Amino acid sequence: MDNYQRIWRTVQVIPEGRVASYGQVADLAGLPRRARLVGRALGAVPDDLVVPWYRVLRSDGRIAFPPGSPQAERQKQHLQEEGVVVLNNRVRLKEFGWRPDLAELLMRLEF
DNA sequence: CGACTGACGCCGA
DNA sequence: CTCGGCGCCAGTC
Repeated sequence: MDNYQRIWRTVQVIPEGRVASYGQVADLAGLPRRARLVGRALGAVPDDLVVPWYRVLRSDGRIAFPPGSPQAERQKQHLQEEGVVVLNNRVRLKEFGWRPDLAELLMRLEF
């Protein structure tokens, strides 16, 4: 299977109302040290595929796009729509960070 | 083929 | 907390 597909499918496992970092997604997708690839993959999601790209943030909880940019605003809106609090272009990972359960990963990450 | 470019991450100042 | 610098890696030119 293609790396992008592994990434997209991994992001689809992130629960509503929770967020994960690019590096975390890369690791879960079996692609350590490929955080940048995750960003690239999320920017190339096919129109017919539903992927909650907005649930992926930088490792410090900040939105990867420049504050105030159309993209950042769009991401913030999506997050807030599902209850994730965004302040100053950032989310508190201690509060909304996703800590995946091993059993759930094994069940839902069939590559 | 080498240079450049990021939806990244980590560390030190 | 913010920068700057550097390592990383796939894609592009």
